[in-house]
Amino acid sequence: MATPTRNRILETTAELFRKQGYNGTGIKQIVDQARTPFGSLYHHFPGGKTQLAAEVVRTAGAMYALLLPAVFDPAPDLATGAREFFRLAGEHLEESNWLDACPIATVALEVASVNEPLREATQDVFDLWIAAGTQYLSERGLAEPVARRLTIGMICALEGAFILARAGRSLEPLQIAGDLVSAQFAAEPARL
Amino acid sequence: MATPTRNRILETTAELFRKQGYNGTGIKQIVDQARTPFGSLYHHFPGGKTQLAAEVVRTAGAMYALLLPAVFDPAPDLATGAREFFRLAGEHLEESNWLDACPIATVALEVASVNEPLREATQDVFDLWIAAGTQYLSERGLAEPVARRLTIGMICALEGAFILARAGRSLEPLQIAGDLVSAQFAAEPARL
DNA sequence: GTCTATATCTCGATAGAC
DNA sequence: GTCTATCGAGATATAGAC
Repeated sequence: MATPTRNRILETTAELFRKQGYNGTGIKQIVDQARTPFGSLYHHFPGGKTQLAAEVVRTAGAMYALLLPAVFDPAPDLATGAREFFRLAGEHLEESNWLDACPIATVALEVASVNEPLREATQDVFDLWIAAGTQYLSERGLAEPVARRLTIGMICALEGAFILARAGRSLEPLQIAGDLVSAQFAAEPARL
Repeated sequence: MATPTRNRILETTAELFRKQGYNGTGIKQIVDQARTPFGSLYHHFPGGKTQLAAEVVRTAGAMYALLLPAVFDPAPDLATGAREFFRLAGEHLEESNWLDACPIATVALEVASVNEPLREATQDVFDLWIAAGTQYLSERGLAEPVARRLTIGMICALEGAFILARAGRSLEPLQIAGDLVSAQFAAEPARL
């Protein structure tokens, strides 16, 4: 069930995960920032921190899957859409004081080798993004294997650029990665 | 000073950071795995966990900076070197049971917005890698601005591919990212 | 320099009143 | 469903014997 309290816990946790990851975020900090009594968290998430984290990863992942079509739709061609995607990501990152990058990357690296249920949640999100991107680019005229390659390449370049940008407080990695991906799109002939 | 005990602590901590990051690694776990008494850690690192982490980040970063020339030197051309770089990274990652990817990426994301001294340490490492890669590629015949662009693009693609590969237990992201970067190298004409 | 014991704090989680 | 009090275990860090 989606009560207001439950949603507030999910949103607050997602925000804290983007900023400081899974291990860096305590249950106490979550309930404090969500202005929620302690017991409510365990009422809504009986599985504790692991269940809460898995739900946060999946819901945040589903939200962010909508960004690709939202940015690419108005673009005249895919190369322009790709460049715009990285530009907007950088703009948002800088405005958030180098805080708001990928909702699941930090968690994904933290848990990949030590928490199997959470690792699967992050894998499912990446698979969702790849499937959604592949379908979208296919519908815009790319052959399906090419669409898949470009989607994965774009996600890799974006995730890596986020790391360097946050560490160095600089937009340069996002600009360069955006150019690199955009060039790949420009080099692929549309099927239509 | 570089005593054996001190080095063992540094190496063990680096290993644990690659596997589970900064917040996921406890002091107790470090001294247990390094077979070192508890007090020795605070004798060699009076600044505690933060000082130890900063030293681990910088020394591991300096070690990994040597990998690029080691892989690119035997390659007949830069595009081949880039492809080989990603191939070897993937081979090592899979052999380590999806554990051994980037020595500082997890830490970099964890601390970027919450621990300024450590954030600066990760920034310094990325800057070192960029400077070393730019110089190497310049010496192999690329114009310096091009060398810098390609170095940053390669690091971004590699870091992002590591995230997807570890989360999905798959080499596909590394293969695709390697192809993408290699194509960029092939597209740049050497200056010599 | 090495090692043990321990202080202090915060963690995730539970119990139970309301 | 909401909220408080508290548990036991773990964390980082310190004190001091050797």
